[in-house]
Amino acid sequence: MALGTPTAVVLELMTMGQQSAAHLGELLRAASPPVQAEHQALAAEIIRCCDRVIAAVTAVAADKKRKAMDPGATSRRPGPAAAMPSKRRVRGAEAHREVHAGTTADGFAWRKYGQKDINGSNHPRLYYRCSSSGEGCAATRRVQRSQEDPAAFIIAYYGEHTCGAGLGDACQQQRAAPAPPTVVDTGSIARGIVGADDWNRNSPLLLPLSAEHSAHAAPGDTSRRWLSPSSSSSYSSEVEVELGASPVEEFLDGNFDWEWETVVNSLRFGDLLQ
DNA sequence: CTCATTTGACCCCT
DNA sequence: AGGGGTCAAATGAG
Repeated sequence: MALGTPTAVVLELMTMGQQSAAHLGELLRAASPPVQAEHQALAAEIIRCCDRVIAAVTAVAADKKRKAMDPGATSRRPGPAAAMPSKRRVRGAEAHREVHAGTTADGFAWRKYGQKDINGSNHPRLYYRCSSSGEGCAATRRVQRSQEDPAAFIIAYYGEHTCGAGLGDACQQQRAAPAPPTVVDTGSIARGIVGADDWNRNSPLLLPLSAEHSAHAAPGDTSRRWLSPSSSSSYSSEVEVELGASPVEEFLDGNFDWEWETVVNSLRFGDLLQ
């Protein structure tokens, strides 16, 4: 998402707010003498509020975009595609949710099933389905690097996670897994933006925390531990480090002196997205 | 050997 | 006809 637009600024700031609240929660948790649980709940409440704002802003932005691109089309043409019991999504079907983020990690386990070069886009579009799709989970997502802000990803979610209903399934296990460092990276925060293989490999388990970290990630390392895609030809050598200092980044760098990992550890992106 | 990823081909829609 | 979305065989890593 292009920085500078009011929506983008709001999203950035709200994300920062989340991070601040998360850090606060960490501090409260580690406080000695221990603070009341009520205080920690307050920090959690702040995070939830930020989350709701982000969700609302994102939804509004996505809706505006849709209407701009497809005026008058309030409902998708039911047509043959709807009648067809195919897995194929109705062309241009509306995303259940569209997220602009600096990371694709969302706490779920995804399996890549396709990649496509898109006209007018410098970056390929990646297609994922829930790794529990075999168990009937219909959730899929489409990931593409933002044109305006290559450090950011536009993630469109389709379908609901039906696998999350029961304990023991892959989705649930992924989300319940001990929280590894998870970055809620809005992209403009220069914490190291990695090639698609890296960010996907690190989803949902681990995200690189620094430019050095990501830069040192072996491009060819397609460990299958990662449930999301490994290196693709177009990305395997692509290790980008976001250098452009956004106002938000400057704000972060200039005003916050917290331990990044602390914040990161306290944030569970998957939970935030619920 | 198993399983996730890659990637070209195919299908369907506009 | 062209483009986007999905399939599935091939490939490669553990």
